[in-house]
Amino acid sequence: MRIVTWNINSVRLRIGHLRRLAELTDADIICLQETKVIDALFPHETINEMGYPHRAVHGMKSYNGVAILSRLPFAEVQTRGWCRRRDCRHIQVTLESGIEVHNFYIPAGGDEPDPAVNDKFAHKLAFLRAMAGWWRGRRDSGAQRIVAGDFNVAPLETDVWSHKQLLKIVSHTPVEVDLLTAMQRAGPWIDAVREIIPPEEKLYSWWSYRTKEWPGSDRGRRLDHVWISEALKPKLNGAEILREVRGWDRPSDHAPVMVTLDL
DNA sequence: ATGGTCGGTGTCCGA
Repeated sequence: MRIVTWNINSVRLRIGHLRRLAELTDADIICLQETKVIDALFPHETINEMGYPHRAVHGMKSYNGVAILSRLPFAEVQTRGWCRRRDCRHIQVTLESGIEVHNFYIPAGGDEPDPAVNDKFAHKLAFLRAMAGWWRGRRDSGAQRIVAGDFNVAPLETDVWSHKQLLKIVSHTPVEVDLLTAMQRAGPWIDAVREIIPPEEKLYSWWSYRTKEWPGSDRGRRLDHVWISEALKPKLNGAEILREVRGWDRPSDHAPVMVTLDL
């Protein structure tokens, strides 16, 4: 089973890229973030024709929005609000095999890494704490689970182009990294991509639109993740970040992340 | 220290 996560930054604008990604990866499941469309206007028909008859969507006007596209049918679809808000940042499905797939768009957090003066950063920290509490309350060592999405945190020193220069930049500050790590332990979750690609290797999934010559300067960050439960670890067979997608015409600023499981 | 670029029932806001 191949699962792909991608912050598409408008599913309607980049529907052609999505088709190309589906053909390139032959993915069974695609988790999208920042779809930026209400459910009534989601391009269901086009995506159905791409070979994804099963779709769980949770969108809103202009901002956020998540979707899970699948070749495999769902036994259950759920979504929930976080931090007492109604924004569309989470959707989960249970496959008929019992595997749970969670798709998250964790708040970016704004520019100022101080929760006392920046509500967006405070929201991001609260969101990470809420997720940790939720996982802790749902611990089940036998459960087959995947959590994917745009987490907006680059946890390792090798997940950013310069650890030193990004220590005070939102996405790589110690407080966020510590909360993400605590949330990972709460699962507990295994970082599927770093099981395959050694943590010593630089690895990114996002490059700012503002950076000229992005592939040359390579000032990236690994913000997008696929984590798996302990029970799925023996099935893990591959992981990669599809950097080439960032180079397509009129791209998303994020590259897709793909994980392969032998199921 | 600054400004750079995207997308959206936009001319600001969030990223």
